[in-house]
Amino acid sequence: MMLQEALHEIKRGVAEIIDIQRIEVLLKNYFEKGETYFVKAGFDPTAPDLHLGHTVLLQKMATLQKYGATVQFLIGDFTGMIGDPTGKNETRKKLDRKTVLANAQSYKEQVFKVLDPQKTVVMFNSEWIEKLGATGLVELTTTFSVARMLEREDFEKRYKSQTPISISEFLYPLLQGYDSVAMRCDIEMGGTDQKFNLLMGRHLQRTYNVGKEQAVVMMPLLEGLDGVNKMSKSLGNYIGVTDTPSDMFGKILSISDTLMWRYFELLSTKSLQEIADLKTAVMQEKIHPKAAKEMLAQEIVSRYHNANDAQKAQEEFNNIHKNNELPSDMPEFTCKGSLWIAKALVDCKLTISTSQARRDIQQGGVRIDQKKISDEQLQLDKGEYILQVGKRKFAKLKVI
RNA sequence: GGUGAGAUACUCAAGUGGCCAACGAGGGCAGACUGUAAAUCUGCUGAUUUUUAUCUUCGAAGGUUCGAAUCCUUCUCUCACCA
Repeated sequence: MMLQEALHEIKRGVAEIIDIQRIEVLLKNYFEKGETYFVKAGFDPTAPDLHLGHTVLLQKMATLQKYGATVQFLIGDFTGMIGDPTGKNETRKKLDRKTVLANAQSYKEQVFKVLDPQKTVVMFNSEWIEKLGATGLVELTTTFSVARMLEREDFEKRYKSQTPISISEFLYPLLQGYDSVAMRCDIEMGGTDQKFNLLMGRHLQRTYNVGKEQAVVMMPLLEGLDGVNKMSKSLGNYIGVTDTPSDMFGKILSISDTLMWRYFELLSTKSLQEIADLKTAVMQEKIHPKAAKEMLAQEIVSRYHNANDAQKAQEEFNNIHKNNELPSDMPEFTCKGSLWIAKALVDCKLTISTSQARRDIQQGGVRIDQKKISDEQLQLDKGEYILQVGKRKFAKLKVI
């Protein structure tokens, strides 16, 4: 009974599970004998700036922790050198120990907002990959053929479209798979784009006679704010878990109505039934879509900050966008002497260049103290000004 | 190793001696309409207070020319075919 419940909860929202029977066995052992099992999830060693896309995975891991799992939080400090070819990264420099440890620390701070620290171990793959040596590496490469490697979707695509593939990139899936051997994990988690890599873990656990083959749980990729591409830092379409409550709230409110349901499904802890009911209510126009979005935003902001902050963020948001008031908190700048408006906008980081500033002014996108301006030659005298570009960029400038 | 093709702005992609800061599309930014939604419409999209101007940019470095993204040389990288 408990087992069925657990399974049900685990299956929610996942894109695909490989070897569900194995998960059933693990759960059964946990319920009957209290045995734990290991769930691996790999992360890049670079700038630990987790966003909601990552938390889809983390939330699922947290669920597994609830049912006995020990999460092996793997920091790919070695594989990070190669860079997952799933993106188009080039070979990167290996980070020094100090940076890696600092990043790991920062990861923890973010990750433990979702994961249970008591049931999490942090690992680094340089530990065993460096021991592998050239011999071990060559051995590893003999377990897989180029033809099979090229089956991987993105390799195939690049091969066909004649974009370069470096041999080192072939190493990435192999080494990542080898991690599963070294870690002896029971389940590996990842996004659907990682399928090939995840299966590699199974393949290698088999060839290296680990005595077990990991089950694989794949989570769907969360779309970014644009609703098209997957959420990623480099595309700038992300909501970071360390974003301020106002930012987080604003970003969630800016997603499209269609995308909102996707976020509900993957990020909310509401039951699927509740979400379906909400959706119906919106479709029947009993609830305004914006109100539904606010509920979502409330839930998420509360999770990474707290309910109080979430409430304040919402009030603030409505003040700005509904009542046309100014944000209570905006970046402040000071400068000396009278100053050209375009320059001021650049100094306050509201635009990237004076040329851009001129364009913004010409198009009526710039306000000073809430009044639209049109004179791009304007000089600011001594005093305090509230500068605004577009709908959401504000700054306070003091000219002395 | 040989032969051929190619490298243009965030991406794709035109341009093969001056009209090129470089067509077009996507993306992005701003405006209108809204709910900071979607859809739609409009403008902008290298930099610089010389703004009907100046400077930097078409893989890199040289060269030819009054003038080069465009022609020549070398180099770097990529792809294809052959070995």
